[in-house]
Amino acid sequence: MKYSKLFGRTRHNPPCDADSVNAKLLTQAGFVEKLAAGIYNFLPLGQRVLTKVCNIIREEMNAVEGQEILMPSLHPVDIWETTGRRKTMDEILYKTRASGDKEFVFGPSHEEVVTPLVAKYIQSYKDLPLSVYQIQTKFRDEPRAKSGLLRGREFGMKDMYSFHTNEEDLDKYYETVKTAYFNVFERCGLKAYIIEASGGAFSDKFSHEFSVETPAGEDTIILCEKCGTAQNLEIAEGHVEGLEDEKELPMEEVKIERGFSVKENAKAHNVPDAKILKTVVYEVEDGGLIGIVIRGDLNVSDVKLERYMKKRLRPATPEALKKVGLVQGYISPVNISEDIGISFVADNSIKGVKNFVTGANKSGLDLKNVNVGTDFTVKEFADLVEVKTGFKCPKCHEHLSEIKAVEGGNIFKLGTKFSNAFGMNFADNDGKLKPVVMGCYGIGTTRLVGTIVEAKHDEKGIIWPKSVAPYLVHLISLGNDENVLKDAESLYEKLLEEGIEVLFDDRDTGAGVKLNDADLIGLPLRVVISKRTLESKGVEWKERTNAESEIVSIANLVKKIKEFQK
RNA sequence: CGGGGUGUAGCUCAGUUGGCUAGAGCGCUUGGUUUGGGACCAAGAAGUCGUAGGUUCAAGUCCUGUCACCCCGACCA
Repeated sequence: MKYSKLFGRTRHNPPCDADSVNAKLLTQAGFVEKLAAGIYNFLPLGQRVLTKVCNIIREEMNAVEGQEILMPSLHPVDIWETTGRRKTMDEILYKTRASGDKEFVFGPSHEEVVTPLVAKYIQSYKDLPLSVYQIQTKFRDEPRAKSGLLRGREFGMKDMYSFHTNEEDLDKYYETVKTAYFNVFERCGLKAYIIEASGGAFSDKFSHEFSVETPAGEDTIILCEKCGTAQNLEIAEGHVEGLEDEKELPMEEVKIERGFSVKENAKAHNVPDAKILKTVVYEVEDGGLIGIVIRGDLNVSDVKLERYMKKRLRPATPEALKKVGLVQGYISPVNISEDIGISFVADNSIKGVKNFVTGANKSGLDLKNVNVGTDFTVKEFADLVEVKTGFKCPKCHEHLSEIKAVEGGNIFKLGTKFSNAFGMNFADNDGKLKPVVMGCYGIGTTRLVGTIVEAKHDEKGIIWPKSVAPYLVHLISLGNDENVLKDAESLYEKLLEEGIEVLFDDRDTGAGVKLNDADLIGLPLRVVISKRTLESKGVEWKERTNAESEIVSIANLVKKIKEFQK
């Protein structure tokens, strides 16, 4: 492709409304152009990358017996009523009314379409297992589209659905797909970690997320570098070291003027944060209060707590606290009667500390040498702590660290939820009718393009992995010397004949512009031909990932490129 | 959905207490000089000042509605 003919060009400034690195670089380099928040045009360069990403996914899905199909985007609303998701997903559903006042939904996902579709063709256990997938556009009215291609309202997605006679067969297939997913991310040049999905209080526990490490990621992953265990921060488990053991002392009251925060409290009593007994109070959705007792230097994980309670919670308002006679800043589980409508649960971390300092439920009055079991009791101990760097891996006891990541894909064991909703049954070999067991597997294709840019760039521009680069070679002619122009042209023709993907910057413009554009666009290999290189009968060879360049003779160039391509 | 911010040329942005024919840089067109890290000279094209209404002798500028975009929060199968 000649750059002078390419639709979409680089620009000097990134757009003013681009926040994320991927939006900035992809727009500035001429890969995409925003139409509206979370809605993007893909220009030729961007489309070539997307196509390559999709083809990698296709190869990997085909390799696990997935069969590609294409389902519609426009869904009659009744199938969404059937599963109840017309209501539960209402906020993100784009809806439209057709003639005759018929309502349609723009598909945010395709369980509602694929289940009745497949049900028409499945009668017997002999028809199973089956796996179908599509690469198609999804629509979700995100409350807040942002981060360029990472969170769109219209976006590309590969969604695969598998159908099985029983759970065991699903489990087996699920593991196969995991491997295929790791292959996809690796081939796109990304490091992915599989983690148990965090979800909320009611999440399906049979699902996993593939998190891709990038500094700009929205998610925090707790990682054990030794054994490779990756966990979502919200539900991560880890061991925290207890404090040095000491003898339990008798509890004492201390009159004190202090601030409300743990830090101020610890300072006032001249003890480390960890010796403060912190009590966080939540309101439970169906009424009542629950107090979580935890070490002062640690935080409660809201998601872990909701999972433990199996109820939705929100932090208690000051009014709710006042109503039951609790004094904000001085709350503790000591000497509190459950009759006021509060119960206490303790995080395991408090077992490792003796002689806590805590409030006395009166303003200006604290207690010291408070010990669990002696001075107060809790209903139960639980793991409710938000894990952070310094905790130890639950598997191998190495120190855990945090990394930032973007969710690149996720996989679910759906079980028979959708089969039951649509009556998708099969006759098993015992002659009995049974519901089909389903799994589903998604990868955001357009998001993956954005993620690659987030993970692979420097201050000058994008650094495309060879596997997804729009072209392999960026050929540049410098100067307007006749011989240079002639040789550049014939070199371009030669590379095309050899089947090498090449972008030829044939513009009559300054060297700085061309070289900077090459860095911005980020093709894996830059080949410069100029008067200077011709003097040594060659071209300059520079890989985007390398700072150094070398002169390669024109005679050897094709051979060397073909080796580079591998 | 709550709080905050911004809409002026293709892009990035100026535009004073309301005042004449609305500006700059980049980009674009034409001619010339340049040609290894975003060159230079000359000439030129390009804007319904987001949109609707209002105040005023006069509105890019003030007021109200509305739309879009961005940020923080809520939310995120």
